[in-house]
Amino acid sequence: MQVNNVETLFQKTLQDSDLTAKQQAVLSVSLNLFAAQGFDRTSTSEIAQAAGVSEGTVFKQFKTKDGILRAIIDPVLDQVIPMAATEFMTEIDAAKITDFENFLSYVLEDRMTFALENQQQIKVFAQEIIRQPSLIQVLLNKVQTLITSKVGDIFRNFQASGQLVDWPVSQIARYIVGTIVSYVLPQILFQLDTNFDVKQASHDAAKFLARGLAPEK
Amino acid sequence: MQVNNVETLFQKTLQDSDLTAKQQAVLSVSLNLFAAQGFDRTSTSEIAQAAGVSEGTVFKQFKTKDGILRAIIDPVLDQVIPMAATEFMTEIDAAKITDFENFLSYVLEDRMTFALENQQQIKVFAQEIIRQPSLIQVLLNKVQTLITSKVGDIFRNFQASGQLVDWPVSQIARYIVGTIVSYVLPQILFQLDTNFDVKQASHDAAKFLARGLAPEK
Amino acid sequence: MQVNNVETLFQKTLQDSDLTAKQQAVLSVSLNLFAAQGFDRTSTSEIAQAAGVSEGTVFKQFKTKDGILRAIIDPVLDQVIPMAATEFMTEIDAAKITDFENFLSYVLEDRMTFALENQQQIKVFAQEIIRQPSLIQVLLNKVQTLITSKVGDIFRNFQASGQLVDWPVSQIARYIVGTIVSYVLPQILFQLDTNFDVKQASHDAAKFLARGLAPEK
Amino acid sequence: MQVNNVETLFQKTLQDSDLTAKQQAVLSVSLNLFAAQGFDRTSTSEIAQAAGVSEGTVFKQFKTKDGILRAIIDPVLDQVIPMAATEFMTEIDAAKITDFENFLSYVLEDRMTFALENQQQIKVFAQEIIRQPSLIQVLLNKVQTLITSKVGDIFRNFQASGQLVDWPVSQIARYIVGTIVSYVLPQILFQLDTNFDVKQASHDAAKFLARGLAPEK
DNA sequence: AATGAATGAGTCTTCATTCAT
DNA sequence: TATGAATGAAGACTCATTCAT
Repeated sequence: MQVNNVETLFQKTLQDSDLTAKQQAVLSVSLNLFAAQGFDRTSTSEIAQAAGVSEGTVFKQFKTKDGILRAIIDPVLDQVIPMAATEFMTEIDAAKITDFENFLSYVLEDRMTFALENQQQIKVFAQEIIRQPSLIQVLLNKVQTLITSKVGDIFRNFQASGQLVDWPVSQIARYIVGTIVSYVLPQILFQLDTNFDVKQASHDAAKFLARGLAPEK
Repeated sequence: MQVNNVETLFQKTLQDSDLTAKQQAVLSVSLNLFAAQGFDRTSTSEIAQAAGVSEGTVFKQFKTKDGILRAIIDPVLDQVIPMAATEFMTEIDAAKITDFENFLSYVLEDRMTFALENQQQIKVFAQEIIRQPSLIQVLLNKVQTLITSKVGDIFRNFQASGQLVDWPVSQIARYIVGTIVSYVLPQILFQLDTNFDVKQASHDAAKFLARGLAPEK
Repeated sequence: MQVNNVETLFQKTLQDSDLTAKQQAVLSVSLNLFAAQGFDRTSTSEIAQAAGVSEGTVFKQFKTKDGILRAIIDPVLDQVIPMAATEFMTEIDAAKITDFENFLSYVLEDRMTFALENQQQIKVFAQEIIRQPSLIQVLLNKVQTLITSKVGDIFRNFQASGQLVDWPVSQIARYIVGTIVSYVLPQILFQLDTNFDVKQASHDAAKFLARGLAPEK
Repeated sequence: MQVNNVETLFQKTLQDSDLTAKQQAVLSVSLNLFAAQGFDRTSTSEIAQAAGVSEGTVFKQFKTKDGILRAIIDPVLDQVIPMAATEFMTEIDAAKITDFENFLSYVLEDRMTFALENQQQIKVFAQEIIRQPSLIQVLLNKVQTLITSKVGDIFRNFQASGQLVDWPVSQIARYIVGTIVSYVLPQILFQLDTNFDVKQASHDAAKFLARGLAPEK
């Protein structure tokens, strides 16, 4: 079972861009600082110093401090998410998993890994959402059309095969996402377990969800 | 079934304090501004203006901008949370609910209501946690001793009566909390449904949880 | 030989005034704080707190912060100095000291004691002079007319009796004052010797001055 | 007889530093303003305006208002004083003055000139000492080791040649310094004589001191 | 492209002063 | 007379941004 490695995706974004080494340093350092201490608590001079460049250089490429933030978030929105989503859906299709609990286990592990490997970007993203809730709409819009029909189909398949309760898609998705979040969020915010067992966790959670979402007798 | 009304608790905190009307206005306005646009994005002059007082007045009582934040958060930590927890536990005891799904339904409605009624404070609290994750430890320490044993007892009772699966307390709690969050967080961050049906939601969620947490056959 | 005790003079000033106990506390505390940390570095709220009165009370009597300063300095200018000068001159007259070195010894001890006993007021005064050099003119004008003729007479007597060199009064006075200052200033600024022997010092200094100011052979 | 010209030393400090023209203007203007109206009475916006720079520029280099003060005082402590002391001692050695009164005359003129040419810095320094008396200890520690032995040797030579009374070095030094101060301090605080005759003054003072410090018959 | 000195609007904070009680 | 809450002008300092080199 192959799992998305999105750690590479940020670096891939860096490499794909025609940014100089210094500009990449600026972006990379900004990601870490924004994640660690928040956008507002990070000054551009701090970024310059940490990146080992002059203050002018920080603005040469990204124009404004907000430009840096967008340079971090936009790829997530524009490329990472859709790409991941497509990849993800394709993989699911390819896997042709017919057992619902196995399906869940696969999905949970994949998404937990994704989240844990992109902690920094997610943290920055989360902070930004608090400030600008409309972001989540943008995100949803991008993923929704892509996923909805697909997910709907998948759910309907499992419902047809008598493995999934006949609730609205949104409700079922809510419980699944909520369960993922309940594992991942604490890990991201505070490093509780440094060696968090994704496999075990996704297995446990899949079992719980499969039963909670089983059709009523 | 009586539900905690904690909207009153912030105002009660205000009234209990010997703050003047203007100081209360400062605190009240700060709560809203911090929740709406974040601590760092709210200037003290903005607070002063919104509260209809001079900028000096803001600092007369609270000394620093951080002092205002503490004046909002500390009561939550020191009084509201423990008090709510105690009340909550007492009510559960009094209710003597023997059916697990009914128990869940009760708990979910109570906590969802609590969260929704204190959106502002929770939002400020959440933002502060991102900045200072140690806060959650403080919170947990305060609630833990109070709840742990009690919750453990309750879970063990349901396990003894064959209504609850034999998983670790922390895991069971994780799924319950995760489910609550999956309903409440979107509501708090973005006002999706202005008329969110707590009763329906807690009923649905209770059914889902009760089945997911039922003992294995 | 009786020496001026001007420590009492400040308190006498306090008592002579029809200030309430609280107002006296304000003045007294201000003197100490101004001397210790400077006028500009002392806030009126600090004074209020140290005096154990409300902030309003500080202004009730003295109107402004500068008013407090004047209430400390003016008496020195208006009463203490002239009074001391008069007393001093009278004493000198009464003492009828014919030996120049004895005269110097007497004068030095008297003035050193005066200075040491009024360290606080002198320190405040000194600080204020830096800020407002015209003050020294005011002081000089007040003392000059009073002293000049008298001192001139005395010096001329000692010159006539062949004990004092025939230099201008201002020059002779300069050396005497300079010598006093060389002993007293270090004591006031930094408490070098906590037990400074005024008697010994004035005796030594008198010997030095008497010889330095002896007529040329 | 060549006399230290220390007016140049502040400017030399400026030139030695790699400060931009604007930063030098800030320092130069600050020196004058601090001297004229005191550190606490000088606002950073006032400095910026007088230096013809923005307020940000003032802080870019010196970080804090206190940083400006240190940039003015530290060179005096770290370089000017020791350098001057060394130069001074070397000159004295080179001069090989055997007559005590001539020696005093030389020393007095040199030091008076030094003081008068650095009025501003001395005034700032003096104000700072009132606020932070420990500064004088720092100063003394720096000069002491350098001078003590040397001065002690010189005094002992004059004592051996029967031109200097057998008093403790500290006492002799006190009278000399006191006499210098009696001439210089009034000049610095209030510009009494704009055309003050250093040569005449040092000559007069040397005569006075030489006699006052002559050995007892 | 990179630098870093310079900018100035904006931020938090202090403080002398006032005034209703 | 005394209080202390309230004021608002002014202060030190920060920081995103610009521009000449």
